[in-house]
Amino acid sequence: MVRQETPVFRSAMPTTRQVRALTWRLLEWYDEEKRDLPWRRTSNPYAILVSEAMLQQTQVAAVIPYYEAFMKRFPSVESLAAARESEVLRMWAGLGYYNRARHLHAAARKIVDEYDGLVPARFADLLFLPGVGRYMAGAVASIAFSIVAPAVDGNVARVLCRLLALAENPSVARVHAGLEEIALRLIPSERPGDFNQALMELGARVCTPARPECPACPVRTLCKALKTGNPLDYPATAKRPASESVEEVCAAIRRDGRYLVVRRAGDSGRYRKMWEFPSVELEPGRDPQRTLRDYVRETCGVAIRVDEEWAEIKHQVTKHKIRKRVFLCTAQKKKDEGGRMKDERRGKRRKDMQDAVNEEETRRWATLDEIRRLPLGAPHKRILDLLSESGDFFGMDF
DNA sequence: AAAGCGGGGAG
DNA sequence: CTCCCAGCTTT
Repeated sequence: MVRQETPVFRSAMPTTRQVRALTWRLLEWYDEEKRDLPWRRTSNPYAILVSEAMLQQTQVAAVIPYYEAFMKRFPSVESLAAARESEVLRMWAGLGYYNRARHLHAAARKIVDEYDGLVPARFADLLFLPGVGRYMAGAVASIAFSIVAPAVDGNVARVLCRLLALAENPSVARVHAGLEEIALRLIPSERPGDFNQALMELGARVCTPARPECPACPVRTLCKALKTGNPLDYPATAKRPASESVEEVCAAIRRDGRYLVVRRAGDSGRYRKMWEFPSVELEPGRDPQRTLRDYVRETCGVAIRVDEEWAEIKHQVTKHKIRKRVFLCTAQKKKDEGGRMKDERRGKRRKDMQDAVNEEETRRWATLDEIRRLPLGAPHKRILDLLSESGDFFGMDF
């Protein structure tokens, strides 16, 4: 925690007396009001690491069921380290930002290899784990190991900027560093983890971005932003670049009651090593059906007939506005259809026995139930749900 | 429908 | 520093 002091907020630094009042009131409020969350019932550092990885960019309500299932499946660092990446992705599927899962998996392996299976207890060591930055290192150090370290996430940054009436943008590196310094000064040595969580809880439940409930705030009398009369002016926010429209076409290809799903490459880009219905970006002016047919033939070696445009999925991620048109397709039967059927049956028996993904596998004819158990990104999960809803109807064709 | 939020890593 | 990852809530 040794850092050069940045002069950014020196004038904003609260006095010792203010600090004491703040920590005391905040902790008292937290003891009274804190939510009963699964990861607050444990002191297991691994469980806290998992919860913090999931909570990045994701809200508590969405995390809870994933956390429970993940901890049941991987109850220890060793069990996570021993797992296949595809299994880890599968447990994460639907939570989004899948790099977090890959990093957490890599972190578990590093903890087993280099730290004897024990989550390192020092801020600097935590920082060396994949997927662990200053925020997560501070959160785990303070919550799991009672170390006085700042954990400045979006909630905490907003709370501090309002308390001290700092009209700065916390995403600017120097501003963020200044906020960490202030946070460090506020943390009481007795309960660092609870204090950090109290700041986050306040940001999540009272000092919210658009409609803060100032009258219910335990530290309102110390809040400089409230004194100005315009708490919403703090912190300053940056303008976001306009979002970009992306057109995609996607093929739901049926054959003998199964659908073709493909696994994306593992080297770069989004949704690495995850499964999807064959999908490709549609360049402006190109014919969707032809694009799809060519794409599937070239990448999967499967000849298809495009039957009908069937659904439209709208998916917004960060600055991309994706419109995905889903086409129902039929695989053209090959001449050796009989032999193929037999192969398919053999494949089915094998997969029913064990559901694991072969690391080499890049495509599969799978039933909807099988697909449900593969790691799928959010848009393809929605397509799967739509196909399942229509299952009875399409069943007529098989 | 649009805007807002937002950690960590790579380069 | 800037850009990328690939998703939810709030308004």
